[in-house]
Amino acid sequence: MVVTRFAPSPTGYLHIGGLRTALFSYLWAKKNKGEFVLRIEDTDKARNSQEAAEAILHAFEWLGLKHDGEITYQSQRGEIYAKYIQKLLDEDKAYYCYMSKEELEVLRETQMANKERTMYDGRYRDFKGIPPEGIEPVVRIKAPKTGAIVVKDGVKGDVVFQAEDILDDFVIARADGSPTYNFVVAVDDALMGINEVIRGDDHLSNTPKQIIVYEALEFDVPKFYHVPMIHNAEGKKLSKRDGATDVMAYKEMGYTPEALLNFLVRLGWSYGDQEIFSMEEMIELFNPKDINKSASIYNTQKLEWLNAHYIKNTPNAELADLLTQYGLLLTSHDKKEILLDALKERAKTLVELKSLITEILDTPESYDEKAIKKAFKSDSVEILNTFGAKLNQARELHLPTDYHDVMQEVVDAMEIGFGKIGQPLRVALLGKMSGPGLDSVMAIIGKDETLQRIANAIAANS
RNA sequence: GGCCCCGUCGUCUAGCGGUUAGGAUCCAUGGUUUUCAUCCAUGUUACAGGAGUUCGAUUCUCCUCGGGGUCACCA
Repeated sequence: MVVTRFAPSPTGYLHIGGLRTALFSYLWAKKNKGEFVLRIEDTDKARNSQEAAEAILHAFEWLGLKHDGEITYQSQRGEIYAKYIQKLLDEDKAYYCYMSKEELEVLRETQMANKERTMYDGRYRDFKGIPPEGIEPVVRIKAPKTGAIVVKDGVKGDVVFQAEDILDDFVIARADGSPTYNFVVAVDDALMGINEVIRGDDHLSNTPKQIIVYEALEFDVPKFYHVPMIHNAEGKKLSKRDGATDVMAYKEMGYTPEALLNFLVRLGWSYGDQEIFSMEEMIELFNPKDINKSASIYNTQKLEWLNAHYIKNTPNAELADLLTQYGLLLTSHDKKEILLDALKERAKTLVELKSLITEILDTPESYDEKAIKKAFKSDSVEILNTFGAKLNQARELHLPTDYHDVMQEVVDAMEIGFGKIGQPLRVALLGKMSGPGLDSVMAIIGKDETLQRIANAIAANS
């Protein structure tokens, strides 16, 4: 069974880079009828917060990504790590190092002065003497000094590292006994049964160290997929400074989960020429072997297009429901079908859809000057008055076609073009030159409001 | 700086030795629409550079250049 995981450290909100690797992991697990588990890497007490962990969970909830099983919190697994550190100590695969931070600093500086690689020199590797007093030791793992460590990566291919280039006896437990990152990921991934690790390629350089831990503990090394970074417009790694990278900010901006997920799945991954993917299709079609090797720059134009696409194709009842999350109560509006049909093809975001709706529902308080100049001609008042009179005579006015028929009558009776009535009427109803079909607008606001807006416009502009 | 990864239209990408280098987005133009948007059609734009290998390289190899990542008692 394929078991994948998402393992954020709760130092802030969930950003889109993290979300994409989470999505990839989720899809791959679901495709294989496996499990997608969550682990919160909260061992750094100084930087982590409960709120951040909750924010991440909240984002997952909005997007509909469900994890399997219980959430693992590293902060609660101290005993497990201690046990495995002790095991390595007992087996002489790790040792106490009594070097002080000051000594380490001196070592580093001399190495830098000599233009050497900065690394621990292994001075306590085979230490058998009496430990210096007043020093709380760290635990270091005995890493190989030579030889190649090969990361068999499903995206990048085999990546070969030479031990002498990159390794030293790195710390696996700090002076206070707490374990370090490269040790705990390996232990947790192994113990949690994770056999396919999909993560950002910023972790690629760490992987040899984790492989050393896996091997020392005689755990099976999982399959790795290191997915390229998502870069910002400047081509740099996404950081908190890059504005709206918080996943929940996309909700506030009026993006739908479907659009965001569809956008992210196509960043670094593709399936031929297909652009639109439902969740079912993503699960069916996703395979990490098809992930790109190169980083992608994140650009929201396509997201907007996708979001517009999804809004257009969402049933009205569902849209009305979504809109309530943006403070627009439409569920009881008797013309909401006409309203949404007329407007959902014009909005790129739900926020935009909301404002398009209120623009129609609210009586205009002012009129665009250019529109008045262009649309309100000398005969406009007469035409509008004629139209108003016809409307008054009409009995049943419900659908857009009912209003259209009345407009048609006026056009025929006065022997004018459609634009002669359409333009001034549009300004009267909406205060500007653009907008949805007038018959729909009138059907939505009703006869009385239509007459009122015509009267307002005539009073204000004649 | 050491090590590692990457390099096709502005952006997201297809390509897996022989293609008029395809699609999407963006942009422009035309059509539809009383308007705007949608929609439809058309168009502009790319293989970083240089050596090889080969009958033939976007595709394979090497070098250069460019970009990114990583080098902690952070994760």
